[in-house]
Amino acid sequence: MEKKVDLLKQKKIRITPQRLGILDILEKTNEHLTVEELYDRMKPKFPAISLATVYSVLELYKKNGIVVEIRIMLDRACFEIRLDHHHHFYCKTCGKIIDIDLHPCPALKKEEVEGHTIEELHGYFYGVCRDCKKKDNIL
Amino acid sequence: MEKKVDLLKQKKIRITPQRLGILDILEKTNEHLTVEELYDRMKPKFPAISLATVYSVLELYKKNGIVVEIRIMLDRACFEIRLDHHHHFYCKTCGKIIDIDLHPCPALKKEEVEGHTIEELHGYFYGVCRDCKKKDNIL
DNA sequence: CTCTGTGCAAACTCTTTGCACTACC
DNA sequence: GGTAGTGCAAAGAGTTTGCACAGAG
Repeated sequence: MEKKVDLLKQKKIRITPQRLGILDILEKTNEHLTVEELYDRMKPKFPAISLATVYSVLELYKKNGIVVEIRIMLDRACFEIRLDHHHHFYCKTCGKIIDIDLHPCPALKKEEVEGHTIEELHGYFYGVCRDCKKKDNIL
Repeated sequence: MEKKVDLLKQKKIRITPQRLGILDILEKTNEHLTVEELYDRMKPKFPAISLATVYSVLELYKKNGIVVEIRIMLDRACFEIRLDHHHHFYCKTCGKIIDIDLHPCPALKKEEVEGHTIEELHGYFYGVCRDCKKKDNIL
């Protein structure tokens, strides 16, 4: 927990229990959580927390590069801790979001393309995941 | 115009003036139009058209692979005619959306990654475009 | 003690839906 | 003429905002 406090202090972010709680949930999962999911997971420890707080903390974390907003679902945002850069796959059958590493693609690591400066890149893949393909064959 | 009619017939899509009108606008621009923008551009020829119609036609075209929905702006969709596959750059300074070809990246053309079948891929780049960089230097 | 963060509710925006009327085929 | 598409208005969902109170430094 001390580590999280240090991270926030370093970014000059005021420490609050809610902020630590959200950071904690995001650090301990490898899922990509929607705002609503984060809200639900906060409720046990913070029964009075409001959605607005979750939105506000995520916005703050996004600005400070602590989390990444993923927009692979067309109708809502989800979030993950910013770790090494990777892309995302959305299975249209089960709705799962799966991390995709693309080491074989150096072009995606460039900081410039056709004269434009790239600060951020999201690769969103859509299709049917490994597991669902198996299930389809059985049925 | 005959060409558009044939395209729709081939896809077994019933022809209406509104559908031809939307197709026409999309074919004649190289911009990425939001639903609202399409709606506004339809109004001169179709003063009574409703947003719901624009949404419905775009949904139909999307399902039939005639248009591509671009979700590079976080708060709204925009659309383009489906031509050769490419990616998109969003300039956070001027808000322009710019097409990005990525020939040098064969990995992005694969139909399978880590066992998952890819049906669609969107590469969304965010940063500052060529033109805005120039302007920044002048000011 | 001051200033920022939180919780609550209302507002906002984009998108979807239901229904009667229209118009393709 | 029958079925599918359109226009309209209302509903829905996610997100943002304004404000009073609470709490961190």
